[in-house]
Amino acid sequence: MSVLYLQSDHTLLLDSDHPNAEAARFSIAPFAELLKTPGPLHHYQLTALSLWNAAAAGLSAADIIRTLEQFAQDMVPSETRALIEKHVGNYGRVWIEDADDDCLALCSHDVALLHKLTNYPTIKLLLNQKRDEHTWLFSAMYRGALKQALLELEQPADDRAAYREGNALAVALRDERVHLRDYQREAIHRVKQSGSGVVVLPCGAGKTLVGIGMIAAEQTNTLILAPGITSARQWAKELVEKTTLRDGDIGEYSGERKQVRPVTIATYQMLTHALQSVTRQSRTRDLSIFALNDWGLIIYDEVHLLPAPVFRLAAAIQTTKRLGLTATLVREDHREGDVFALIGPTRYQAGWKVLERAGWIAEAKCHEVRVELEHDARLAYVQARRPQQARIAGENSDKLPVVQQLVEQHQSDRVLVIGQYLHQLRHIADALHAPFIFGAMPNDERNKLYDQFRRGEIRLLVVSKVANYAVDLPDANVAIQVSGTFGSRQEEAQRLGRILRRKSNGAQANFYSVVTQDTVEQEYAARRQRFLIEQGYEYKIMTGAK
DNA sequence: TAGACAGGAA
DNA sequence: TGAAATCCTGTCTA
Repeated sequence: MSVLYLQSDHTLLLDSDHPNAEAARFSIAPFAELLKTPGPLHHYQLTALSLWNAAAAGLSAADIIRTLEQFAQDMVPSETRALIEKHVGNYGRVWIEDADDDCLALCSHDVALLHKLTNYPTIKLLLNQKRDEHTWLFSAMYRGALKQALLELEQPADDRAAYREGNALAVALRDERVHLRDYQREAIHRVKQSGSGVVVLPCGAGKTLVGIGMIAAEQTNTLILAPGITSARQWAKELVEKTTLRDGDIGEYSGERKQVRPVTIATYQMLTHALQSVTRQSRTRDLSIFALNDWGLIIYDEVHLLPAPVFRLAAAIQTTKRLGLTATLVREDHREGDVFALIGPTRYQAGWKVLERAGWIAEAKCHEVRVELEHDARLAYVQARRPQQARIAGENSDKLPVVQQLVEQHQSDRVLVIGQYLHQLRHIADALHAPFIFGAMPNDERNKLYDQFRRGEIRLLVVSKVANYAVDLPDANVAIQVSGTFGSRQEEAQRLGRILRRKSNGAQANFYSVVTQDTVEQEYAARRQRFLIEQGYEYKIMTGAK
């Protein structure tokens, strides 16, 4: 019995019960994406993007085929072999390099291919003139747009053009306080080598430190783009703590403050807003955040949240070195290709389970608790349409006793109950006599509760979707999810991340996802779990006792 | 001048 | 899919 089966439709079936499952999963992760997990056989798919990332990381088609054959103990079907060779071969078949003045060159050894590509209207539009049969010149300002257009045609370019040096900045890590872990060092090294790219690390594994290390490695003025203001302040705090930079060197560019300093942290919102108000007078001020300083490095924090309009900005600033940080590169809006083209390929990715075994993040057990839908609700359920069905299943009141039981089981733990619907959460909070935190609650009130939780005076908090964004939410070691967004892998990963920070006593973390049996919710739950299963987490199925 | 709050956007 | 959370701007009050 082998651990991997190769289908002629390029699907890979991985037997998760096989003793070799973990090794196989680890080996195929760099080039295959988990599609679904209907049972013990996990379906993986080879996608163009996953293969390009592998190619950018230096894997050859032969490497990939060898890995597949090793685990499948069988030949790779010829169609699959062709697919792998095609996509891996496509990466870098055309590349971008420096030409003269403000021009860059699009190059290829493959004359016929270059001819074909340069005749596509979307490409032709961006090009300037033909220098020779291997080289076309184009204006540097189209560097990003050209890469996007090439990616659309499944011919991602290897961008070898040089980056600008920004203003120099003397900055060092405070060695007495900071010790970079091996994987952080390696991630920084790889991005520095290529000048741009994405680093994928689990929550709690120290992504911010990778960013800070990168600034110290580049010694240049840096613009950090953060998804929200809390996250922006978190960056500022850590920069002061961990580097030789002082308060006055760090600026915040948000709705509240418009500071531009050697290291500046701006919110995504600020940039999107600047883009939309092009007609307004404030335009010059806002848009020039990039011009106000000679940035040598741009860090995109939580690159999976990058709003669509910011991609347009990102396309325009391709000469600046850049680092994307995220825990899950998956976007449910299918813009992974833009991240690849405009921020860069994934340069470093650490498996969650690998870090867990090394002791860098807490050991976590995942459970899916299935609850029945009582008769009346079931009637309403079958009559409802899809969106309402999800809500009925999500708000199933029989989840309450299950939650109560779980909370009782974890008397000595710090527990977060996380959910989507405010009514349901308020009800649960009342029944458990626990404080309930949601969007409308003022910040100082939230902080008070967070502090009490941190100090151990409260051991149970019920939180709404604020938990998805709030960086200042304290760590817990048990999370109970009672409802969630339609199949969002990203959200599931984020929520598990809440309990992954390494515990001083090495305590185990528990994640419970409470779902209503035989409803769309169970289906959504399965989709949500894909990313984490890909990372090697197993969901133990339990049945909620009535 | 700072904070609170409403309204808009995506 | 719809619900909920975010941040930004502008206006009002003290």
